[in-house]
Amino acid sequence: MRVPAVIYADASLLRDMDQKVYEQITNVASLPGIVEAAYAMPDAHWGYGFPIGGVAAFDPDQGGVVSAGGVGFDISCGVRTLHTGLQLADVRPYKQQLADALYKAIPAGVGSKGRIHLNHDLMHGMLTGGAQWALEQGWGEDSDLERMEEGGRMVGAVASYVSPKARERQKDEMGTLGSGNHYLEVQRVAEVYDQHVANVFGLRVDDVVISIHCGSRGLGHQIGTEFLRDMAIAASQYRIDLPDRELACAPLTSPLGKQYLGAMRAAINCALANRQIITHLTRDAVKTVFPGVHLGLLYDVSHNTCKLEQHAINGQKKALFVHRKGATRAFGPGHPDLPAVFRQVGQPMLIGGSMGTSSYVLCGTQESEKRAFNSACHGAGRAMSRHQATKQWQGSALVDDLADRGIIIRSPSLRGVAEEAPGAYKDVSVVVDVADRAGLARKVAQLEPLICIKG
DNA sequence: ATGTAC
Repeated sequence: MRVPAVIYADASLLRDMDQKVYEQITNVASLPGIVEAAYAMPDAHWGYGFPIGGVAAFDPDQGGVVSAGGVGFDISCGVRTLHTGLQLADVRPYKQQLADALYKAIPAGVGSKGRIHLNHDLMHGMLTGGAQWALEQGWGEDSDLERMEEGGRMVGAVASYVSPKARERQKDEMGTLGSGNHYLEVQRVAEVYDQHVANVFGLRVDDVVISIHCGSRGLGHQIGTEFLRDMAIAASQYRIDLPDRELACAPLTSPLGKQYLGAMRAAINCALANRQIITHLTRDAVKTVFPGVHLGLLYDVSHNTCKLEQHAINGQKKALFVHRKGATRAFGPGHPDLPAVFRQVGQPMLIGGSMGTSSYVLCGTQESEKRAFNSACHGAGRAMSRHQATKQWQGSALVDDLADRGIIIRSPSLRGVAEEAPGAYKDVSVVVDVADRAGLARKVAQLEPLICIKG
């Protein structure tokens, strides 16, 4: 190991944590050019190479690397939350109607396709323009952009590094949710922990919000697949001794490293555009039930990225490439990259729970910088495999149980629902409490699900 | 996460 490995957890999370997390975070700590420490967030679980819930920063001047497995297959998977201006009492009588409208409007499930088809020029615009491009196409409002990381457009995206196959897989998938843990949820604010910050974020108890969790679909997956292969082949050429083949990586200064960064940034734009188009579809769908309602964006976060950021190392600012795989950026108050509306209080962080359980809104703190390069958890984190979950739960029974609790589930796949059983996840409340107590982030509000459109 | 295998 070149640096220590640090796991943020309490006794209960540590006891249940997959032993693979210890092994994987230790392996990450041995990669070339890693700085300070390799970190595992409280929701960490076994992933490909890096644990999901892993954070690691690399210095390009010390032989630092970029790893496709350190970002994950679903590049720039993330969450955005929209205000509705509605209260629980407004929505309650129309829940079925709203669920129907949303399920009809937003394609969900494995291989889901949308009504948008990208030709070569549109694909290029999307890969380089992100949510800004989506706005230019008419899918959104100007005011949306400042409420996204990178202002809705990741600079440094290089469309020519995105393969024809990756483009082919994506051309009919814009504005679709996908499968797995992706969802669109109508939620109510159940509790506020920090009144001042909640006011700035526009959240009051019983306000209804809509959260969208999805990523870069087939495109990100294809880019991840191709570069993992190429990085594994190139590792010996770069004389990198890998403790695990899945940690395939390339020096940040190498041609392959730069190609991956260019393609990954294009995938970040794809995810931003995708969530933007789904936002537009959501606005239209909600209007069919609540004609006068306007959905304003609270914020959009990515939790699978590698970003170039300035961080203090031994009192000196350094430009580092921070991998966050299943980890949410947590910029604190005063950070220059935050829009004016959040600069006093810190970045909103949207933490999706498991199906049928709470989600949380957190915010970045000054302390976050000293803990894990301004990072915290991204969700509940799996506690068992998908296969194990399907053996233990039936999708139809879960849908019925949740309906009894007033939560409407709409999904094209009952097996998908079983894989996402709440019991297959850690307790998200424990995860965010640990994040709060460890100083990774601060709790702002708790959200409870009313309707879940599940991929 | 994923055209759940190429």
